[in-house]
Amino acid sequence: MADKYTPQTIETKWQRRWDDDKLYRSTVDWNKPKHYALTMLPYPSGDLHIGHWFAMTPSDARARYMRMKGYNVMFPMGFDAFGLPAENAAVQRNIHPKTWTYANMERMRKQLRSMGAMFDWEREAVSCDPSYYKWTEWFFKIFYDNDLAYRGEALVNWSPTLQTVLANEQVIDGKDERTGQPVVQKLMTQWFFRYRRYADELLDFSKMDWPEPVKIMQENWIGRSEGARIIFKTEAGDPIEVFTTRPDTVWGATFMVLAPEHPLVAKITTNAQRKDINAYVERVARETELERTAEDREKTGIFTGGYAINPVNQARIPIWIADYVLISYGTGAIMAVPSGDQRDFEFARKFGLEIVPVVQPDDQPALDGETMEAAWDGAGVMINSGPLNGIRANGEKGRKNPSIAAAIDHLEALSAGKEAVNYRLRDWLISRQRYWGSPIPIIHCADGTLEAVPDSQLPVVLPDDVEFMPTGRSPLTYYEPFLNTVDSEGRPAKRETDTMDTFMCSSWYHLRYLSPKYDRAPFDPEEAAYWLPVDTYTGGAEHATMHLLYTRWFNKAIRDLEVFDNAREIAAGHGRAVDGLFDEPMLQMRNQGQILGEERDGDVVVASGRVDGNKLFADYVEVIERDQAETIRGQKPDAVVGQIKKRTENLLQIDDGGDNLRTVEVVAGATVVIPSIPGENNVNQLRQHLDVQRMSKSKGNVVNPDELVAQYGADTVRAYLMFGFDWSKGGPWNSQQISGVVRWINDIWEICTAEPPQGAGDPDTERMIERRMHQTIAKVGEGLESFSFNTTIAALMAFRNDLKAAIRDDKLSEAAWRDALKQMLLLMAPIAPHITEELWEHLGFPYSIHQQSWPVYDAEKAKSETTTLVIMKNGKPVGHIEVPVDIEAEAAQQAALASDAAKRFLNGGKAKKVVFVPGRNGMEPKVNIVV
RNA sequence: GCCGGAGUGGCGAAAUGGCAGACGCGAUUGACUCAAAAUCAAUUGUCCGCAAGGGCGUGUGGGUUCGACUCCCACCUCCGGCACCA
Repeated sequence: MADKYTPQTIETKWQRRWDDDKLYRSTVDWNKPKHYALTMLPYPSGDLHIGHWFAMTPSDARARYMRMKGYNVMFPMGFDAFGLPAENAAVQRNIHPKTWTYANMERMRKQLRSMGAMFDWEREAVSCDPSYYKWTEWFFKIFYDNDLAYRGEALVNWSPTLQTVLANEQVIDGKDERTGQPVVQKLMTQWFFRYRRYADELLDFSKMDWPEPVKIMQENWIGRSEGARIIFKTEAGDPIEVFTTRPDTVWGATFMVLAPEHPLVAKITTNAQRKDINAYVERVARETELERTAEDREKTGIFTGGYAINPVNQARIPIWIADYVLISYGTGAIMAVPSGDQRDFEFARKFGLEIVPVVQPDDQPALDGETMEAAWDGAGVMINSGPLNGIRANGEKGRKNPSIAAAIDHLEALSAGKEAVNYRLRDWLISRQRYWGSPIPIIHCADGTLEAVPDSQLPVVLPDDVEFMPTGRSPLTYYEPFLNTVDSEGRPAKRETDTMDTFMCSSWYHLRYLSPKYDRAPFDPEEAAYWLPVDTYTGGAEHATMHLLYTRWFNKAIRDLEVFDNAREIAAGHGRAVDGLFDEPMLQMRNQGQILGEERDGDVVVASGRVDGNKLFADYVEVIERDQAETIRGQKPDAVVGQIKKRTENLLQIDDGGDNLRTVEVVAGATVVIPSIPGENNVNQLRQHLDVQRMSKSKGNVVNPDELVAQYGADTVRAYLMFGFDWSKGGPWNSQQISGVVRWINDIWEICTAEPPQGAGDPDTERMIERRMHQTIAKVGEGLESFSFNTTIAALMAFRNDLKAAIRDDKLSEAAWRDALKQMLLLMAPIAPHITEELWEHLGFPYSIHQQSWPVYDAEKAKSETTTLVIMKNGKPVGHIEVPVDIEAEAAQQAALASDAAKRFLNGGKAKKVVFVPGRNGMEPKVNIVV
């Protein structure tokens, strides 16, 4: 008997060997077809969790498979290292974001190595490294120089208490999560990219093999609509532009609604209405966009006192403001046609505004604005619409609808409007009022003009020696050495203190991987010419409309700025077809689901200390039994007692039984008592409540892959993640079900390390094993290609079962045994890279298994001679008979009708119909007898 | 609310419109053992039946089809996203 299976020693041994031999170093080789496999890079939150393994190891298995199929495969890894959590650590634990981030990356690199993935670490890219963000800044500059970057106004979450901008995540129920103080929406001048300029090209998915839902979501996100822009005028003559998809209904526009933030609101508002208007504007500033646009909500609004003139019929119509009109969509103003739009209808009914029907639906009594019960946006004939009367509204969009075409022509003749396309998509707001992000290389000169930092001075480096204020305000705004600079003339000037959205960094990381140390351009064109575009991209579907759309925009923008031109020329020189080669960054995209954990209650605690406003600064926190909460609450009225619903660093949100959660900040040096955890306790050991827990960086994670690897080995963890879930779906973690995979891996070890069989072998069994072998080759290959990892492993397990039985019964010769093991190890190599390498060596095959070719499927060998014919009665199986595989319809039908099963239910009677279904793709043939 | 997705045994799941539950977990029985674990052998959707056999079954209700987990319509529940978490 050979050695016991000890994954811990085997795995580190081979990882070191592969490293030493640079087995996964991917270099340009024009003699081989390339495959760029990419999986979304992690945020360095501190610890790799099982979700990272779930995302990365199946992708690795597939990349390894492609390699064995003969491709030159590049599979890089890096870190998306800028972002909010690092600043939270700085504010709450007084650790510099850089220190925190780099320490986390160091730990995560080790953990990533334990996966045994084929990452090429020489290609590692780290977005917070100056050598990386130099080029992020450079990209900003070329956008700026080419009118793709501009300054505009946008709403931010503003905490008047902290005088700081907050992330959406930091706002809970309209309040700042740290202080519990209200947050308002405030307009601020910020940087944008012209995202919308590419809206139409982004709607073209023809060059991409992406999941249908992702494409649909992107299409809806972009939200292209055809219609017209129409200019209304106030009585004072100020123009109010609106966009509408139904310009034909303009005769029914009986009032206008402006977004409360619309610049004309102050001017239009009459003195009598001013007080109400101001109060309403203030109220709306506290609402989120989601709340404002929820269609099930009771409409609210206020009359400004002002009137506009309808350009087609000169009607004097009141101007209102309402929260359901957003300043960020369209023009921030609408013409309200209550007879044709349900939201406008509800608004008009609620506030007693006039309703004029303009489209008369067919076969219905004449509409009356006084009595109609809902808006009509369907087909019909135009009425009450001057020159449009009698024209058909056919329900189509844009000019395909005669009434819309007529309306556009009429408006254009009047110079009151123009045909137009509108997008729901907004330009990309890239400004963040934060420290830990890529600086924006812009200088504000004393005279108010802007200058880009010269290329020679890039990157603008984030200063290290800054202090973080507890407000969370970016130190860049008050750190003088950074702030003060000079312009190109040497005059004193100020640096831009906004940094860039981290989506900017992650929009081009796949390019930095090409040549992370290259310093003459963002990437080496020689590498790009060979490797681009990404062939297979894997990641979560939660990125469907943001990251995945930003990265497409980025790619198209830099393509048009000639960033790929050198690479294109080199590629053409090597005979690659370069037409449209750089139009899309990722050709194939597949989503994996998320690994969830079981629902878990948070600790119930008693927290006491100093109360400040709604917030408790606790210097003492003790975990108590759930049933004690009520009693202790009575005894200690000043303390906060309840379950921890959320914890971010040292900030707790506690459910104390009241209507709102209580915020508790555990001060530095506080005493934390957790009876179930011996020794001294700290705030990080407090457990928060987790609803069918989603494992993400912002939450504590119960499943630690390191422990699993220590217990079972990386190969088993990899295989379990591939076997136990539908990869596209994910699901809750289950620690029990891993044992099936443990048994499988152990079986493989025992089969391969056993003494070879001595017998002569049984030809029938050997033929059966050969057949199953080839069926398995087909299934494993198909499974890996289609990301059906669970069926891949199921096929390998089934083969193991056959093989075990044949060995047990001593039906295999040594040659047949050896061939079966060889093929099986090759098929398993992408999934379990370490054990297969070890057993490959043990069986005397040459190093490395990962440099071997994929077994070749032979359809003839996979075929069997007979098959089961399924006999069905009205579509339900009632019996089986053995028939030759290639049986024809006639013979099958006769055999079926003659079978015992058919005789039983036919009773000598006649079948109404007999349907033959030939056996395809390994499925049995069927005969359906209809009676 | 809007957009997208998912609902199948006790559990994870499988199934180009063609035998629903492959492959596993768990459970039950047996073998080995003083015993347990491990391992091996067998059973395992559910109901009726001694059995042969039959009825019912893929969230709910309808429809298309010789045949529906799969396609269509309506609904329910859960998950992801909604532009400053990444």
